[in-house]
Amino acid sequence: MSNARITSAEVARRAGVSQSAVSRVFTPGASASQTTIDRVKKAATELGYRPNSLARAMVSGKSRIIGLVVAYLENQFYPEALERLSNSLQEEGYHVLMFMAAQTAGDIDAVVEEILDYQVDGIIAASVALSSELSERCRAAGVPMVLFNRSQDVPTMSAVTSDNFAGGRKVAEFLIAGGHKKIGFCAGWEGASTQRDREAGFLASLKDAGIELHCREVGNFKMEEARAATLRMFASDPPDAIFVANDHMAIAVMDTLRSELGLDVPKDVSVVGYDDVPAAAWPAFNLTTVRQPVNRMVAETVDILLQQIANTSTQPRKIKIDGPLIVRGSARAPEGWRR
Amino acid sequence: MSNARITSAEVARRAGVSQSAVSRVFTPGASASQTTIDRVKKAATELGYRPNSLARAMVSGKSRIIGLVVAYLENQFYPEALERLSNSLQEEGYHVLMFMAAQTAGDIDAVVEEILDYQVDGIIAASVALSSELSERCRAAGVPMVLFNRSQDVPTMSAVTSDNFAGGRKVAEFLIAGGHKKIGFCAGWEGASTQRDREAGFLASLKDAGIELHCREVGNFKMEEARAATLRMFASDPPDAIFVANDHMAIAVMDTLRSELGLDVPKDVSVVGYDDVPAAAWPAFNLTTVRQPVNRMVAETVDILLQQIANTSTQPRKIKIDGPLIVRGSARAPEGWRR
DNA sequence: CTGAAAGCGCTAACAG
DNA sequence: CTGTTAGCGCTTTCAG
Repeated sequence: MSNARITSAEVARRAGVSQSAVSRVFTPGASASQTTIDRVKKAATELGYRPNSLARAMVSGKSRIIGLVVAYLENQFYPEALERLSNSLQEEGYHVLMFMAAQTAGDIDAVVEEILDYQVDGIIAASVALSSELSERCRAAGVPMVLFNRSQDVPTMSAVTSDNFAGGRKVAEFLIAGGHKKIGFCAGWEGASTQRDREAGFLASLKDAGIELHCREVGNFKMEEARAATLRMFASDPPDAIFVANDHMAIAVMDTLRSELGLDVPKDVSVVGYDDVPAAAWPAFNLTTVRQPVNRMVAETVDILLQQIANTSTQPRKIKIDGPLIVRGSARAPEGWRR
Repeated sequence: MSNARITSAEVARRAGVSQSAVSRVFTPGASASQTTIDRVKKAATELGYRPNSLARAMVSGKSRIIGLVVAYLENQFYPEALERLSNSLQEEGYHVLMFMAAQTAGDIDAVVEEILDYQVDGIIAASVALSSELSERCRAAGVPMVLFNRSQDVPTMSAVTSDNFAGGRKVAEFLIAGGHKKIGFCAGWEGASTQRDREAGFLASLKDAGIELHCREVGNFKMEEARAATLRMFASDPPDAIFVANDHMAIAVMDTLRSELGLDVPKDVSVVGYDDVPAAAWPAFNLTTVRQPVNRMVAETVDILLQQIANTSTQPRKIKIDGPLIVRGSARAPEGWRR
């Protein structure tokens, strides 16, 4: 029955102090005599009082809410990232208002507007591209934003990614050293900076070695499309190695190779992915891949964001974190390569 | 530079109307003359005005925020559920404040208190157990809560699950019909109602058939522990079939069976899981499992919650949704079983 | 239909 | 250190 929603005023009355005294006791940058603190805390616990975050946000102008925009949760890379992101933010006293976005850019804009309506202190956009008007809108609203696992050529926008170009190079070098001659590439969604950078690095190293790309198909970061891409690649003159733009697709590629094409990985074809999602380590796949260091990426993201919040004039930063090639068994390894 | 944060008052001035007129135009249950509407909307777009959700929440007492507590994102069942949950809520004009919780109950309580501080209109707890004081606290605060994929014997708490008992029965019947004689069970975390109900249904059908459980090990819903459990099961007198309490563990069980024990699934051992996560359908696993109908579970959850929000005196409900056995290739099927 | 006025619960000057 | 006094931006009576 008791729809208890205690206010600071009620606590004040019971503690025999002013309402602002109560506020001070509960405000981090407080200052009150020990006596006051004791009396207020006592009254507060007796009443079950807790400060109203919304009211606090209104007057202080700080909501301690971070808007998080996410899109592809089916890719195992995201659940992990999401969890760490949310945890880190919680540790810093922030909370996450989550928005699922369809990939379509138009939709994202609407979503970000809604986020802004909640007076969020900052925004993290995971794997989504934003229109430049949008980023402008956030800047105008004084809400810092950082891109996670995606970069954009807007100088005002911070972004944290792994070093996708370098990662792409590593894969090419590994495959070449492994003696592969017909190397194919299964691309992700071409609108994604991650896809572009991985491919660019990959091609750069191929070129350095004087090797030409054997074939290329687009999988759009989707399993079903990756399967179709694989089938197309093997319709004629099949490759002896495939670099797949992310693990999510690489798993589909391996499954297709083995179950539908009756091929052995890595005996008939080598497969290398990108991300090092949990499934890559499962014995069924044992996928050689480039690890995206999620924890470091998350740490940087949170760090940049909080810094921008603390000081709006902080320069935006673009961080690329190097990730190691994790050699497992899905690709023929170079002679004497140590695991 | 322009730290633009337009208020309704500014829009009012420009439109030549009162501040409350502006409010009315932007309030769903409004009522204003077409002239006023037009003038206000015009001024608003010119200024880029959007109502402040926090201020609105303060005065109206409705934040349109739903608190969502989640724990195990590594289990593929959750990303999918989370996505749908968030989407459905967004469609209804609500937004999701997300909280990651460690499994430990104590932690959850603290987390829920924080949620309450944000004046959320309701709470969805996915796969977490709550202390009874906690649920009491929510009731006292007038914040409805519904449990997702977990049930609890508190009569005041709504809960949505699949029919885990019936599901457990289906698995037992299928395995028995398939001619298995030594049937084992790999349990999840024993504190979970899902684990208990699945096992109870499973054992009930085994008993009905006069078959005794061959072996039982606990995997706690974790892959590594499921692997260890599998090893223990096969240390001596191995089973010819294993029902694993969820797909997440079943995948580890299959991997262990094949890679470490050199066994063939389903020739040497049949494996059946529960959930029908995306990976269950991947050719590498091709796992026979009981599907949890996520979309229907989500729909019910949102439905119940919104109903409780609309009318606090609505009776709490416990919903069990029946899920089909999805027969794939990881278990020897009964003669003449049609796929 | 519309404006004026009263708060929602809290923090932040401002005097004492 | 403490109480008083203003609001934060908005919805909602309440008169007109």
